[in-house]
Amino acid sequence: MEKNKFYITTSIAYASGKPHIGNTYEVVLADSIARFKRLQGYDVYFQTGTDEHGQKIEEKAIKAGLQPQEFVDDMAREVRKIWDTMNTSYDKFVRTTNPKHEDIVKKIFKKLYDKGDIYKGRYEGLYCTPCESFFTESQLVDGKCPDCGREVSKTSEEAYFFKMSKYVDKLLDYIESSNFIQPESRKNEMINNFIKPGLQDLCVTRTSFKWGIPVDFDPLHVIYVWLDALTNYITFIGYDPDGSDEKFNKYWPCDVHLVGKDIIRFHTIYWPIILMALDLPLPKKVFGHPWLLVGNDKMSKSKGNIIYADDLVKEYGVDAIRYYFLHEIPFANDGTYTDELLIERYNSDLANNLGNLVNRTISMAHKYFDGVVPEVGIKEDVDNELINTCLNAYDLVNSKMDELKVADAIDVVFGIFKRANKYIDETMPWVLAKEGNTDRLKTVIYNLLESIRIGTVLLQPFLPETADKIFSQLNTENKSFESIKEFNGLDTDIKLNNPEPLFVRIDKNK
RNA sequence: CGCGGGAUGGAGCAGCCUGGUAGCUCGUUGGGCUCAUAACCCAAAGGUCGUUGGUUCAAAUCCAGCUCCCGCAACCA
Repeated sequence: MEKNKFYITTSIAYASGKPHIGNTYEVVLADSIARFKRLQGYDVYFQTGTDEHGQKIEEKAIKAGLQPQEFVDDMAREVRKIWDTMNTSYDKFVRTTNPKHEDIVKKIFKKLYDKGDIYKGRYEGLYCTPCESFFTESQLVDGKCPDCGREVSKTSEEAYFFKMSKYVDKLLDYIESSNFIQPESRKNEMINNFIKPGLQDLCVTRTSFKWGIPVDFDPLHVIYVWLDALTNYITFIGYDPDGSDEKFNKYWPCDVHLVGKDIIRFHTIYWPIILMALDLPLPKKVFGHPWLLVGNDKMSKSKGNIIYADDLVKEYGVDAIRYYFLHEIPFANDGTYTDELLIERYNSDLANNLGNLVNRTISMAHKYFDGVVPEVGIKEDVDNELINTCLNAYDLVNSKMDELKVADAIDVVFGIFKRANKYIDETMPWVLAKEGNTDRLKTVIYNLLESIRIGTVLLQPFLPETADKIFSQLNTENKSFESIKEFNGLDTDIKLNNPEPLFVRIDKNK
C-alpha cells in the first residue's frame, strides 16, 4: 500500500550572513510538523536550504577577499551546522548554486520567454546600491534611502519582466476559494494590498551584478531572485520543463510552504503565478508565521540585538530552545524573546513539570519495586481521569497540528504531565507503601509510568532528544502513535534504568 | 485620507468571527505533602479588557471617532 505523501518546505535562508533566531525558528517549526507527520505514517519530504545569489553576496564576498562561490560555501556550511544543532530532520538541504538547479532555472526562464509571459523592457527607479533596492519617490526619507539613509541615484536598466496581469484573476479565485493563505488575516492583506490595486509586472532580471544565473540567450542579464529562489521548491525534486522525474510527480504539489510573514507576498502571489505560467498545480498551503521579537524590538543588526540560536543552545540545550520557539510564538501574533522568559519557561515547564515528574516517578518505581514495571493491581475511580487525559491527547494534538497550531499541541502534551503530577498527590504512593497496600501501589506506579510514556510518544516531534532520554529511562521501544491508543503500551516486568535529571533548574540570578 | 496588525490583573498570552458570570501559564501570598530537581498539590489576592461615544435588555466581543505601539509599502525571516 502506498503511503500518503507530505511535502513541507521552509523558505531558503539568504546566505549573506549567519542566520539568526528567526530563520532558525522557521526550520524548527517545520521540523516539528515533519516529525509529527512521519510518526503518523506519512511519506514525508522536508526541504530547506540556502539562497546563494545576488548583489549583496557578491559584495560581501569581495569584502571578505573570497570568490562568491567560496563565500557561499562557507555560509551554507554554517547554516547547515545551525540547522543540525537544532536537531532538525530535513530530508534535503538545497543550495541555489547547485549546477542542476541553475540549469533548470535557465530552462524555466526560456520556456516562459518563449511563451510570451516574459518580455524585455526597462526598469527605472531610484536605486540604493548598498541596499540593492529600488525605491519610489514617496518612499524616500529626506530624499535618501529609507533603510540606510545613504544617497540614492536615478537608475534605469534594461530588464526582463514577467506578465503578472495575465494570471491575476485565476489567482484571486484560488486565494478566495481555499485556505491557501494561512493565517486567514494574511489573506485579506494580500488581496487588499496587492491584488486589488493591480499587480505590476515583475522585474525578473538584473544587469547591475554578475553573481546569479545568467539568461541563456542574453548573458548580460542575470536572473533575479524570484525565478531563482522560489523555484527551488520544484527544481530540487526533479522538475524539468522537458519532462520531470518520478519524484516530482510524487511530491508536487507541496503541502505546506512555511515562510516568514514578510515574504508571504512572494509566496502567495508571485510563486503561484509562476506555477500557473508553467502549467503546474499550486501549493496547498502557505503559512506566514509571525516573528520572534527581542523585547519589543524587531531584531536587527543596527539595534545590535541579534540573537543566534546556537549560542542559546550552548547555554540551555537544544530542547529548551526548541520548546521556547515552538511554545512561545503564538499562531498569528509576534512572540517575544527575553532571557528571563526563557528561564521561566525552562524552570516551570521543563524542569518542574516534566523533568521532576519523570524523576520522582522513576525514583518511586525503583524504591518500591526495584525498578521493575509492576502489573496493574487494584483500580480506583481516580485513575480514570488520568487515563482519559492520556487517551484523548492524540486526537487533540492531531487537530491542533492540522491547523498548524503547534504551541497549542504542545500544551496538550504538557497537560498530561501536569495531570500526572496531580495524580501523585491524589493517590499518595508513599502512604500506600507505608500501609503495605502493594496491590494499589502497583497500579498507581504503572499508571504513572504509562502516562509518562504516552506523553513522551507525543513529545517526540517537538523535543526529540528529551523524548529519547525518557524512553531510555523507561527502557521501552514502544514509541509509535499506534501504541498510545490504549493505556497498556508499557510492558510489565521491564527493568527501568536509573533516573537522570532531564533539565537541571537554572538559577535566574546567574 | 496608502494598507494591515495590536493595546486584556506585576510579566507573557487566550477570549472577539457566532455579544450574556473575564480564562491560561508564570510571579506573589497562605495552606498541604515529603516520592521528587526548595520540585508537586490546593486555595487566595490582583483587571472599570487603551480612550470617548453609539447600537443593545446586555459590549472585552458589534459600529464610529481618538490616542499610543508595531509591521508592510515590490529583496531584512
